[in-house]
Order: sequence, then C-alpha cells, then structure tokens
Amino acid sequence: MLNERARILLKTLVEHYISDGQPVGSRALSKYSGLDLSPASIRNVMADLEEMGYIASPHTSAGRIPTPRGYRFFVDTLLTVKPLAQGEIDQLEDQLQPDNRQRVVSSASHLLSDLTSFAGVVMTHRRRSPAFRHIEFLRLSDNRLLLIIVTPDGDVQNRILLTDRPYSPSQLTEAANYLNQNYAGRDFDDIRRNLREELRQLREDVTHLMTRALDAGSEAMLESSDAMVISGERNLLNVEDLSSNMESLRKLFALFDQRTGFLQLLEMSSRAQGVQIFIGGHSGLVPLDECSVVTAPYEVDGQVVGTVGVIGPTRMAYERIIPIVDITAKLLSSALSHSDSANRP
Amino acid sequence: MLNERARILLKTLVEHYISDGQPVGSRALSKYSGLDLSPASIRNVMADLEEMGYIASPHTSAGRIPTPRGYRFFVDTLLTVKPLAQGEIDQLEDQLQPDNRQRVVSSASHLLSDLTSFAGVVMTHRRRSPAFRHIEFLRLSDNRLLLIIVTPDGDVQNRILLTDRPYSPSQLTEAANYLNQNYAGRDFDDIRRNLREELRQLREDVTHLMTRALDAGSEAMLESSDAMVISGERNLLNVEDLSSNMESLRKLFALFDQRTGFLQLLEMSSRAQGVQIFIGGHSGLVPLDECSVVTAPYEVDGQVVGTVGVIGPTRMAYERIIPIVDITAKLLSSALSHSDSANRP
DNA sequence: GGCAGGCACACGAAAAGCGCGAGCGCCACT
DNA sequence: AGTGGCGCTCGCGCTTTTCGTGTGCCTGCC
Repeated sequence: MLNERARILLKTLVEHYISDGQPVGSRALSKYSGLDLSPASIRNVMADLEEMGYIASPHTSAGRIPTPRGYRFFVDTLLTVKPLAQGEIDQLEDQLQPDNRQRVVSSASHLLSDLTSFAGVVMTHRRRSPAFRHIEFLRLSDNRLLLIIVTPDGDVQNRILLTDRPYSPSQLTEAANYLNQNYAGRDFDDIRRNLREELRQLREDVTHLMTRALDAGSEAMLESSDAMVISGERNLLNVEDLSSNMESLRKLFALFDQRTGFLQLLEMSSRAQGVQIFIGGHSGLVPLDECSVVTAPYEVDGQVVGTVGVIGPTRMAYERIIPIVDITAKLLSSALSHSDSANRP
Repeated sequence: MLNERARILLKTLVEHYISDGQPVGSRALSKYSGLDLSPASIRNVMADLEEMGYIASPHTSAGRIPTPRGYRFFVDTLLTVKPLAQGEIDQLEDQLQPDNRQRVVSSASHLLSDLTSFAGVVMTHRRRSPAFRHIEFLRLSDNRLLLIIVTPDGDVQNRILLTDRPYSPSQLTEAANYLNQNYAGRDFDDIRRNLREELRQLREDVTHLMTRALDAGSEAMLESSDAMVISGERNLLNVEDLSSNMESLRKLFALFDQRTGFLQLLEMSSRAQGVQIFIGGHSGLVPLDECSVVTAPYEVDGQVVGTVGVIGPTRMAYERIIPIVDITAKLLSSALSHSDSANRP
C-alpha cells in the first residue's frame, strides 16, 4: 500500500491535473502539496508511483499524469466530496416535480447535463412483468382504432390498430370493460392463456380484437422498456480532452447511437448501491480512455428501477459531479415514488 | 446570363468538387467536361465565372470551388435529379407504415438520416386550434390523477394531476363523460368560457377538476406542438467538411439544441411547395457556410402540417438527397393521412 | 477573333532543421 | 532520508526549404 506521503502527493497530482490538464512536474508538487519537500525528493516518490502504475509521463521530459488506475485509486480512497449547497438542492428539487414518467426522466437527464456541462443519461430498466392497469379503445375511422394502455406504474402507451372490419362503439366498450374488469394488473401471457379458454363466453369478433390489443400492448411495453434518454451530447464537443481528437469523439457518439454498450454499463450500475464511477480505459466497460461515467441507481418503492448518470471526460471534477448524480438519483426516486405509491393492495 | 459553354463547365466543376472535395483546376475540367477545349481556354471561362461570383479559389494557386451562389445556380438550373429506384421506394414505404404519429415521425427522421448519412429532421407544426377528441381520468392514488387526452388527430397526451382531495371513480367518470359529450372537438378557450357559465348545473368540485384538466390539457398541447425531431446528428461527425473545423461543428450542434433557428427555417419551407434547398452562407437562414438543408413539407388531408428535411454539408450529392427527401415527405403524408382520414363530419 | 502552347510566378502543404526549456535521473553531500 | 546540482533527453514551436499545382499572361496559329 501507499504511505501517507505518497497518498498526499498522488492526491495533489490528480487534483492539479484535473484542474489544469497539464502534466504535473515535481516542482509544482513541491510547491502545492503542502509537504515542504524539495522537488528532488518528490521525484523519488513519483518514480515509485510510476512503477506502481498510478501515474505515467506522456513523454520523457514532461510531468506525470494519472493513469486510469491512478484515477481509480483517487476516486476510491483519496477523494473528498463536498456536499451540494442546500440552495442547489432546492433548485434541483424545483425542476423535478412529480409528473408523468417520461417527462420526469427527461428533465432529470437535462438537469444532469446542464449542471455538469457534460452529457446526462437516464435509463429505465425493463419492467418485470408486462401488465396493464387500464386499457381503452377509441374509434378513429372504420378500420382504425386507437389503443391506449396505461401501465401499472402510470405510463401511457398508445398504438393504432388496423382492423379488417369496423367495430361499433359498444363493441369497443365491451372489449375494454371486459379486459379492465377481469385482467387489470395481470401478466399479459397469463391473460392470453386465460382468454383462449374463455373463448366460448364471448363473441368471436371481440375476442379477436382483444387478442390484437394484447399483442400490440406487449409489443409496446417491450419497446418502451429499457429505454434510455441521453441529453447534452453537444456539451461533450466543448470538452477539450474529447474534442481534440476526432477519433474518440466519433467512437463516443457511435456508442450513444448503439446504446447496447451503455445499457450494459447502466445495468451493472443498478446492481450496486449508491454512486458508482466507471473510469475509461480498455480494461473496463468504457472503451474510451478519455471518458468516464458516474452513475447512481434510482428506485421506486425500494425497488431499483433505473439508473441516472453523467458521461464526461476522465479528467472531470469528481468531487462536484458525484454529489450531483447522487442527489439527482434521490430526487428522481422521490418524484417517481409519489406518483406510484398508490394502488397497491 | 451564362452561355452554354459556361454552364457546362460550371456544372462539371460543381459535380467534380462535390465528389472529390478538392478544388478543381482547368486541366481537370478540360479532361472531364466533354468539351474538347484546352486548359488555357477553359481558364478564360473560369475567370469569367469567378468574376460573376459563381466560383472562387481558396488561394492563388489552387483550382476553383463553387461559392454559395454557385451552388444556388447549380441546384436551381443545372442539376439533373435521378429518380429513386422503385426498389428503394418500396423499402421506404415498408418502414413508414401507419402508426401513431410520434412513432411515424420518428421513423421518418431516422430513415432520412440513415439513407443520407447526414442528419434527418422532422418538424410538426403548431396545431391550429387546441381541442380534444376524447378525455379520460384515471385514479392513481388519493391525490393523484392520470389525465389522458386524445387530440383530434389521434395523438395521445398524458399528465399527472395532483389534487387537494380524493375523487371517487364515479366523480371522475362524470367529469370525463360530461366533457366528452359536450365539448369534444371544441376549442379549449371556448370550452372554458362555456364552462364558467354552466357552473350552476354542476357540482363545484367536479367543475374544479374539469378546469384543472383543461389547463393541463392546453399546456400539454402547447408543449407538444411545434415539436422537432432530429436524428443522426452523429453522422455529421463523419462528414469531412464539417468535422475538420471544430468551430462550425460546435455552432451546428448549438443550433440543434436551440431549435428556434431551425424551426424558423422549416416554417419557411412549409410555406412553399415541394423540395426546397437552403444553402449555407450568412446571407441565408443557414448560418454555417459548410452546411445546407434540403426540406419538403408534408401534409395531411391536403393541409401542410409539417416539414421533413436533411441537414448535411453544402457539398452533398443533391441529385440523390433531393428525391429522398421528396419521397419521404410524400410517404409520411400518406402514412399520416390514413390514420386521420375519418371522424370528420 | 477564338483557341492553344509555353513560361514565369505565387502560394500552400509538407518536410526538414533548430533552439528552447521543462523535467528527469543520478550522484554526491549533509 | 533528504537535498542541491548537473547533464541529458525529448517534445514543442519556430523558421526555412522544397515541391507541386494551377494560375495569368503573352504569343503564335488557324
């Protein structure tokens, strides 16, 4: 392990590098570490730190910069996060009023990107069991129906169904009522099975309609699950570390488009508790050296249902970003929990 | 005006520059124009073209490149668009099946960006009069209601309403029924005026609920109008002309974020008929020299309701992009018209 | 008069050369 | 163990050189 002196020097070095972006030399460390050591002595320590893989020099005669491993150690054991000012928290709370989920989630993402000047991301996980709370048909034209499905957590999905033949309003009401009364809250597959057995009791045409609705419904649920909202990608264009080499920028934006990579990352984050930090480098989940992700899971009724995060350069002010992500996750939890706290037996 | 020879040379020059990205010299023109003229003669014509502002040299000893004015003239009078292959049209049609509007619009935007490898954009205009076709309340908890509003064109909006006191299911049904039966299809402001007069006939609490619903509803309509979907921004990172100087990239992405600039542009496009091309340059609406926009309005029931477009480098293959935008607008029109053709008296 | 061939010139891009200075490693001394 | 000193390295930014391309213009030809 590292002795006290080495830790202090590493900490000062990382902090300096984060704020300057320039490799840090022994002279600078001697000046700012508060240790009252000469540059020469510090060089010895730095040589040790380099040997251990925490720092490296970009070239022979330059200062040292932290390696991914150095960052890792820094955020894990050296970093002192300063909590957000209450004023800032209030401001955040203001922006995250309860509303329907899409809107809250999208504000959260925007909030994160605005506050950090990096990219914000919010992912909502796959729902456990596809079910509906309420279903409704609305006639648009002879052969077009609007299907509205309210999910158990209050999300609204809608699809247009093309039908072979017109349905009368009363038929639509009948189908909707039947589904609502008998099957609200139950698993879609479950319903389909049951429905097949109850075929006889219902007119054939209505059953057909209901089956179509269930199919469209589960498809809609499937598509809307695992959704991911990314905002403020544009901020990353203003980040020196990223925009200086086009290649990594392209890679990064390609990642955003594919999504699968990030989904995996965020999925992982949601298995842990509290803020997690993924530091760039090919070893980990972030394929870009220059790029890190700070995440925190959020929950509804004690159940983790998603993850919020910030995507920025590895050289970011962690002590500021971490509390922002932390608080946002908590506020998002409470904004969503309110609107979901009822209707449980 | 330009004589035949000058036109041919300008056309060849622009075509060459578009495909190569290199300034075109007199020798190249002599080779590829099909005119059987020596470079020396061609230089004379080029000097004329330069004087007229159609072409310019980036520096003394380089070939010429088209100016914005040159591009303008090229697309307006020299360009020969080749229609899309039927196969491609079919493929497009496949991807633009009728569905709910948000989904169709978003597919259209993605389609445009995928096909062109630039950015696709679809804008839906402000609805003319805010009204609803159907409204519904759903109780989520004691003091939380889910408000669902179906707009006249089949869009579904939803909001969560926080109430001071619980409403019973029958009260909710009463309020919804009342609104649906008396006010479906009517203007929100209209309804509010009427409602005030009819206060006496209804219980006070229910009226309050209805007013809240109308407020939330018109707010939702307002926010959802003038929506703009941009996809494939990331493609623009791969465009040499744009990614070579960071500054314009940043400006471009800032434009995307602000939106107002583009809204104005697309608004303008919708006033004209058919494909329109906005060529970069500070004179016009596109503030970036390197960037052009190809747009076409789309309609529902003969009424222009939005605009589709492609945002790419000025140096783009217009003869290919133009038909793509054109067809997409038409297909989008028909995909939306179907789902909207009914329920008119 | 329109067109082509030839020549000198201009200018940018890429390559080569050069000096500076930061920072290091090592060593000897305290 | 800690420090001061010294020589060395190597990247950065600067200027200089070279090279190639394409132009403009002049002249001669049909």
